[in-house]
Amino acid sequence: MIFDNKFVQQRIEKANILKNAGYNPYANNSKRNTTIAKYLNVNADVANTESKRDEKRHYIVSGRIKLQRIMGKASFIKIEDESGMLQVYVARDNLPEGFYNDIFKKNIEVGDIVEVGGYPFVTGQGELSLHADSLQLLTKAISPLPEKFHGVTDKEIRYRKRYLDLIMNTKVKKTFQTRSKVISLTRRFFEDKGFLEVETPMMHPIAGGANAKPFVTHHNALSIDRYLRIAPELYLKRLIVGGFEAVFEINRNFRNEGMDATHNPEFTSIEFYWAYKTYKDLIRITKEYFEYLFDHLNLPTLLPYGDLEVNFANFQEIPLIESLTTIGGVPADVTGDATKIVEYLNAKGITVKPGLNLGQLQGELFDEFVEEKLIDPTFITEYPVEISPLARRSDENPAITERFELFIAGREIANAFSELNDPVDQLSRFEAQMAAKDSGDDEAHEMDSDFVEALSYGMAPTAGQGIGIDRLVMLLTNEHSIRDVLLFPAMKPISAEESVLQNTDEE
RNA sequence: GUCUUGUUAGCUCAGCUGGUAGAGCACGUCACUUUUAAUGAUGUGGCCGAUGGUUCGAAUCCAUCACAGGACACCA
Repeated sequence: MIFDNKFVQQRIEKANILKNAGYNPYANNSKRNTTIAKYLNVNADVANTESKRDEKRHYIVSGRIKLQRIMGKASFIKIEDESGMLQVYVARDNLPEGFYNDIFKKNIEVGDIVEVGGYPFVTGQGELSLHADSLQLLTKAISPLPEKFHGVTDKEIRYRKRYLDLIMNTKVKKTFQTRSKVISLTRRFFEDKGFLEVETPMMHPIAGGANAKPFVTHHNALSIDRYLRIAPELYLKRLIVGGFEAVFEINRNFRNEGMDATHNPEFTSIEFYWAYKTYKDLIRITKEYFEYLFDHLNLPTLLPYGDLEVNFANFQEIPLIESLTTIGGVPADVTGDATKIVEYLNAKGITVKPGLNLGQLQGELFDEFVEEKLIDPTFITEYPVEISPLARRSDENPAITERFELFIAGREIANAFSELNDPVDQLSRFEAQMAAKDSGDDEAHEMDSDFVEALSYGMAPTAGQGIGIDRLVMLLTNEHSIRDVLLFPAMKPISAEESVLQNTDEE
């Protein structure tokens, strides 16, 4: 049974004692008239008065009891609401006859949510507190809180029972407040630039727009399978064909792949598409976007990330091939020759799948020797066409695309390019992806002929970009696991779960 | 998917080369009207992740499984 723990039983018994005495342990008559942060702010002046108190003021605040120090006929408790923590002085003689001994001391405890009324005063130790003349239990907690000093540190408990993590670890609350602000600021930034926020399907007949394995679900009425989207890209571009000139979508993508410190099966990204612009414009708007975020989040441009320090005033821009030599240290005569690259990689003890083309091998070199060295924000540009199936070719050099990826602290944060809008070229790139799929690449793009048809009606020259919001938040909050920036990260069930599909089929 | 390290009271953790389970916090009882992880006294609290094996005897050794952390592989 869920409540058979003896500590829980003990607390249920306390709730029952209160009920039997006609006292509701789940009262619904809160009269709170301020928050703790406001209380502390408004009454800060009390410290400067002679008596260190102002009995003419009166406030009602509410919160969860985090600490309780009972000293006979008087007690200190610390209560916490969303805004902060407040010390409350509770003395027997300021409360109704019998309340302090019979109700407060015996049946109210750490973890319970209470409401207190009283006046501000400063204790002998100099802490602005509340001198209580009323105290009411609002919610009896029947499960005890984790240890008051160490809190809950077990990662499994923190992720599975995030509410406990939030109760016990104030830093966690901060992280998710920052996350919320990042999303809100992102929305505002693009709206202010004239972008239209849109919502495109999450259930796709073809999982397109990225190299990834999709989740499959089933539509009963139509008897067809649908894929959870791996990217919104192809729908957003259809909207550009339709005549919208600047659109964005902030929402979830789903990829059926491994989980680790930087991958969750569902993750949030923003993708935005901008007609009559190129990837050069995207570099400019991206810099502006970061400036906007740092400004509104009050972050220093020298931002610590683990052992690293990232200088957000030092955006760099370098073509991929050039970075292989200048940053990766790969000799220039190697980087343009597939055979020499394989030899070079083998000499370094790295084996690659046979049959990779030049562009793919350059990608290997980049992943191996360059990526982790990109600490300050760096736009890597001019990607080989072989690893950029949706990007527009450079007019000067058809082997490379008008594309960049933004790397910060050794990690990819954004991916952007001037979009391919030649429908015949797009068709042949899909066909190449089909060939790759046939030869065993199960992450190659699917043919999406409806999308190619959309392009056939003409898409204005367009630049598009995706930014991984989770990784961005990790960077801004100095967190090193994606689970620490997701309120409810994906976890395996503790006991074997039956297949959801089987259950619904029976209905 | 592979390797690796964990899993002991509600929480944080001890428990050595096998000999019937420990602390702190929390909780109960008592004392205490300005404390700061309040303090002092005292008591309750455990299927040692699960299942097998070795052994006279297993929290401890071995195997399998489950879950989690870390690393690698794949990716964003």
